[in-house]
Order: sequence, then C-alpha cells, then structure tokens
Amino acid sequence: MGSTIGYALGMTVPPVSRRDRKKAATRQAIADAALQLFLERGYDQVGIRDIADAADVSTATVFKHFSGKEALVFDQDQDRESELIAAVRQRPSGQSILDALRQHVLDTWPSIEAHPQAAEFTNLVDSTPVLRAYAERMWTRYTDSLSAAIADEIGVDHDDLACVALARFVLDIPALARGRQDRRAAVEAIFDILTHGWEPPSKPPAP
Amino acid sequence: MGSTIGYALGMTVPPVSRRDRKKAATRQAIADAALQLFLERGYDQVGIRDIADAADVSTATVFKHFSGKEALVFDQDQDRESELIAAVRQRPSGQSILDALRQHVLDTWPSIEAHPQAAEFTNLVDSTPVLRAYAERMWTRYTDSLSAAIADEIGVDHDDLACVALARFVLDIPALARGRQDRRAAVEAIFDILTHGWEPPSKPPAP
DNA sequence: GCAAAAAAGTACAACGACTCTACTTAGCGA
DNA sequence: TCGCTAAGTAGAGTCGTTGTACTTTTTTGC
Repeated sequence: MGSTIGYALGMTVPPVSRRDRKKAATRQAIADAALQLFLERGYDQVGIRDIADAADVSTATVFKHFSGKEALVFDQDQDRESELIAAVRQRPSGQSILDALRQHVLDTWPSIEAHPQAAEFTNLVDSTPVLRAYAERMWTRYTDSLSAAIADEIGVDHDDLACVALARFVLDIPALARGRQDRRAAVEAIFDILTHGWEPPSKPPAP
Repeated sequence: MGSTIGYALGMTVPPVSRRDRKKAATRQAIADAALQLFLERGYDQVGIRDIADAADVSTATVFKHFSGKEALVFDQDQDRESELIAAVRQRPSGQSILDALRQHVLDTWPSIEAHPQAAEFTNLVDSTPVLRAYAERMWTRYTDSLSAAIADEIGVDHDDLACVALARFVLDIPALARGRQDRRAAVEAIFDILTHGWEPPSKPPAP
C-alpha cells in the first residue's frame, strides 16, 4: 500500500504518454456521460447519439472505445477478471482452490454493491433485459481464463473438463445470488454444493 | 406409441382450424427458408429480406412469427424445455432427481446430433458467435422452470437456492460438453461433480 | 527542431435489424 | 350473409453499427 508501483498483474495501468492520457480521458468522458444518461432516462431511452453529444465526441469515437452500447455500462470488467485469476494463482500455500475461490468471492463480490451509486446501478442492470443478458455473458466469458488458471495450479491440461466445469459453476454465482436477501449465505450454500455434492434440501416442517 | 393423441404436456399441439394450419405453414416456410439459406451462405451473409423473399412473405411477417433473426435458427426450442421438465416430473418412482436428469441428458442430448443435417447445423451454430451466445442464453432461460419443477418434486419453495443452482448447473452442460470428443463421458463426469462434489483431477503421470 | 509516421478523432453516408402505421385479405362464428 | 378477428402487406422510419475519406494531434527518428 502507498507504493506508486505495484499493480496486480493484468490490472489497468495508468496512462503514461500525453496521448494515452487524453485517450483515457475521452473514454472516461464517454462512459460517464453514458452512465449518467442511462440512470436518468433508462437504457432504452438513450441513443448512442445522445451519449456522443453529451461527451462532445462523434458517434464513431464512441465505437472506437467501446465494442457496443451494452459495454458502455460495464467498463472496468477487465479488472474483475484479473482479480479472479489472481485469487487462484496467488492463494496462500496449502489453501485449496475451492477455498481460495470461496474466500475471494465472499470478500469482493458482495461488497461491490456497498458503494453509494451501486443500488441505482444494480437496479438499472436488473431492470433492463439486454443488460442482464450481457452481464451474464460477461461472466461466462471468463470461463476459459479461469479454468486455465485452475488447471495450471493443478498441473493438468488447460481444457480439463473438471476445471472448465468448476470455473463455469463459480462464474454462475453472480447470476444465482442476484436478488437474494442474504448474498453471503447464498455464496456459502453454492460452494457447499460444489464441495460436497448436491442433496435435496430438507422440506420445511408441515404447518 | 402409435396413438394419435397423447402429446406430452406443453408440447406443440397440431393446429386445428384452417387458419391455424395456414399460420403454422407460414411459420414453417419461414423457418425452412431461413435454415436453408443460412446453411448455404452462412448466417451473416443472409438478410431478413432474403428469407422473406424465399418464403414469399413480407419482412414484417417474419417478425410476427419470430422474435428476432437468431430465433429463426432455434424454432422448436419450446419442446426441448418441455421434455426436460417432464423428465423430472414424470420420473420413475424411487429415482432421484439427479439420476433422472442424468438419464434424460444422456438419452436425448447427445443423440440429437445423430440426425443427418445435424452436423451442418451444429457447425453453423458453433461458427457463428451470435448464435452460440443465443444458444447458451436459450438454455439458461429454462433455469426458472426447471428449478420450479425440481422444487415441486421435493416440496420446497420455488426459489429454493439449491434447486435453482442445480437447474443452472445442469443447463450449463450443453455449453460445457460442446466440442468434446466423448460427449457422454463429459456428461457423466459433470454429473459426478454435481453428485459427489468437486475434486482436483489427478495429474497425468510425469513423462 | 522537423519531417514523417502513427494514432485519435470527425463528418457523413450507408446497411441491416427491427418497429410502426395504415391498409388489405382471409377465415370464422352467429 | 354480416361483421369480427387475426394474418399479412407495404412502406416509411428508428437505431445500432460500420466504412470511407479526411483533419488534427502526438510521437518518433534523424
């Protein structure tokens, strides 16, 4: 902490040259304008042209920085992926992969929602089908890199089925925990299934 | 078998009136034209107009029958869902839910690919990113109804987390088994994880 | 320093998926 | 047979996204 260097592998590095700084600023201006407009009017009520105007750039520039309209909402997803991989690769020696994943998920994912704007943001995503779909896909896109990390740690082939399956199941967690009152308990319960196997939940006592 | 009635719950029922028959015929004509053109030229090289022309309807009619371009490729997905639910609800007494699901998946999903045109079809989907994405989402869309069926069978609440998680994990199987040389073995391995929990796969012997 | 390469941005036209509106046609039920 | 309803059509329009050709800014090699 406090060090000016020392960025985790793969995390966004601060721009060095003037050009890179301006580029980053433009990107940020676009993302900010987009988020503000989306929160104000709703995703479907905002066009790319509105965003471009608000950020004072051309529409072509928007697409130079973002792959599509949905991506405007999820800038910074790159970091989320890097942290996940790091949690597996740099776990304390002796800790199992499953435990490392559980710990990481418990430590970081529920607390992401603790930010002040986060409630509105979550609401935006949840109430916009195309954004929910995109978010789910975003997670499962990480399946390959996470499973590769797991396989590396164990010393098996990158496309080992058990590793791919575990990665996929872990990445399902955000979708499964969405909307639960107690997210932490949900995460624990899911990891229990992954650790010990699925068993029929007990029926509630008859009234 | 051989009965002229006796359709499984939720399966497509043959149209009764002349109007319904014509409607179904139009829908089929569109789906057929679309699939043929897609297989001939590739998904991205075929426009909605081409399909409409080939089926001799207007483009507006295409969208009256299908929610979007991707849906043209996966007509009949309704039946797939119904079969899955039925496999859980109408399983032999004494069989566990997990076993019923494994059996159903082993019996039906790999054999779907046994049809003659199936190879081309699979190739079309696999080689078109937007179709792969759509197919994955199609499966996970069934999560709610499958988990509801599971929860009903056990006698717990519809949104019971363990049931939702199991449903989701099972519906991940098509994505996980895609591209494997031995799909049946893959399905078995995944159900093993779901039944007994995940364990690190053993390393191959050092060379 | 300066010229030239490289990269960011712009304006504008165009394409394709999809929607909307107003209209026609065909089946159906009384 | 008379209307009602639903299917289908024509055509214009919206919106996300891409391509082209051009300008501006920053970097780089001499």
